[in-house]
Amino acid sequence: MNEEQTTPKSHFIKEIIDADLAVGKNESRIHTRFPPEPNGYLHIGHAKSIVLNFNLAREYNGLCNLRFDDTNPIKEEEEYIESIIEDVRWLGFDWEDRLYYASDYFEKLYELAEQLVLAGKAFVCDLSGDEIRAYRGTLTEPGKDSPYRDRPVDENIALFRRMRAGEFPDGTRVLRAKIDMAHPNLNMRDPVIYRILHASHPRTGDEWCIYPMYDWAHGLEDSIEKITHSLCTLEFEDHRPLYDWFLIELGVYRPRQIEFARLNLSYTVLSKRRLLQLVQEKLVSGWDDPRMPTISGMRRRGYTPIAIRNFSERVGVAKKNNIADMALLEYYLREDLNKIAPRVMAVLNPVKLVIDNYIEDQTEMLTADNNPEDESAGTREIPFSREIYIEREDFRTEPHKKFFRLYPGKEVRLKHAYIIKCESFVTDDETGEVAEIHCTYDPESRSGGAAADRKVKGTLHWVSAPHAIPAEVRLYDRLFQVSNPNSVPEGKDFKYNLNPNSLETLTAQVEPGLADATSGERYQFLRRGYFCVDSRDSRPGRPIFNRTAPLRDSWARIERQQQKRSR
RNA sequence: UGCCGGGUCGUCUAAGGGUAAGACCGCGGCCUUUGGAGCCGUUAAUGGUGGUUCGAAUCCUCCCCCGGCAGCCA
Repeated sequence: MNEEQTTPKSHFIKEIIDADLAVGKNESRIHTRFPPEPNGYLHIGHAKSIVLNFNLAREYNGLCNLRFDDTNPIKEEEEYIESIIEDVRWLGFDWEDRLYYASDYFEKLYELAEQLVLAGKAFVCDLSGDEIRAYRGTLTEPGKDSPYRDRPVDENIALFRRMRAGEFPDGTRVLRAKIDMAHPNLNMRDPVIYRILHASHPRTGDEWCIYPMYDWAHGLEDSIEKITHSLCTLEFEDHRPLYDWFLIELGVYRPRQIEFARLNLSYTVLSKRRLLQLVQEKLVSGWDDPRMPTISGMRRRGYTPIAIRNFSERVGVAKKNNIADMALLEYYLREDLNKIAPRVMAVLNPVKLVIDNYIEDQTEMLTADNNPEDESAGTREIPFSREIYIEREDFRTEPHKKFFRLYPGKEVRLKHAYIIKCESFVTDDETGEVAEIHCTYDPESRSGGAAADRKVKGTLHWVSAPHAIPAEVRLYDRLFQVSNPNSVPEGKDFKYNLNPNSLETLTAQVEPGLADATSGERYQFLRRGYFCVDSRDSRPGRPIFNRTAPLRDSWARIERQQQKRSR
């Protein structure tokens, strides 16, 4: 794995681990786990947890398991399992032979449940779902005991076995722990630990018709795997007493649960429920839509594992609810891409430019460096000719001050080529738009040549018109137009904040070498941004590019400020 | 207001009784054959009270604000 850019910082979880180590807990082992439920695709929020768990294991010379918490067959699918495995691997982590499934432990979990029943600490309850809710009490009032709470042990065991045997329909009975219906923590009010679900499980098929609840399963999974530190998010804080209760009652190995704040990211949503909604309502093209904050979406967008890892480390680990700034993610993205992305020229909004004093039909091959940040990236040859395309926005008929690109009478450098001077331009009679720009060039000014160091203020990218190839370019922008999409006016939901301009498709003219760009390749389009060959729709000879991120644009900033001032 | 957990620059995270620090963002400058990158500089914070102390973000009091919890979801 590549070295991380940021110095690993300390945080409260490391302090807990250090303290545990200091007193010799767990024979000085450190063993963590990443325990996703396969009911959706992984997103950047999961990345934070993955990075945390795997890095902790690495830093402390320990282990980290990948474990699927597949205890609810109704929501879980094989497709999700596969995508999760792919994503964790892509992020750069290795669980070696420790890929586990909660469903592998179903038999063991069942035995332990019988043990709890036999100990008189669990009972079969015949109350309906509604009744259980009613008996539970409220946040401020205690609940009351189920009428089945004092069922004798042998009756409980018999009933529980019959539940497993499939004698009862869904929802008719549950197994519950016998704790305290007046407990101030609602999780301790005789929580359900098994429910009847005649559903086919992606891995165990129809072998089971009762399935363990999270609280029962999770701690036991951790215990079975001898996890030392079980990291989870803040909403499980209230579950810790129950986590501990089960393990203590059973007398089994007890890992330590530690809760930290989940990641939130500005300008997007990070909840599987909402992401699923975007997918199902076709507001995006799928889980891997490049606008999605899913790992697969970001991969397709052109993000790198290093960028995601560095970001995940940088946001830190604490217990405060937070919304991390998308700008920080993009900072690490650009930092990585700047180092590794080959530079190429692509004109997104082309306008034709004719160099009147250049020999007609001549093609000249020019040498261009592939990455000024990395000499080892080498050079390539690009064709130059009398007619080229430049960006429409790089030309103004009437520039305002500070515009140092092309306008009548003005000289600019064509990157890797010559200095040209604008002599005139032609407008389209119909639209009034500039149709063609006429220039002359200085033959002495070729890059690398004798008079090449002549100073001109602006440098433009370009492509030779006869050699350029057209390419579809997808300009992606943030999915939501407000920093916190969950804050909405009365009666609206988060979709109200969707950015209607999050995707703009156009046809660019790109340098010929890009014709055979292959899936997943990342480039910097000079002066425009970072782009990635789309892994789904791109075809050899007809490349499609996704904009990963625009370059930082100080010119855009100047323009914004001037507009503000003139208002 | 039953229980649990949180409040430090715009954002995220440090400082663990001794000068409130760093990163991102923003702003200004230098540099530049990418208005990119890089370099330099800079703005900006301890929720409020009262107390302990030579000294409080840190310890104590009271208050305020925010989040989570009443699935046979995880």
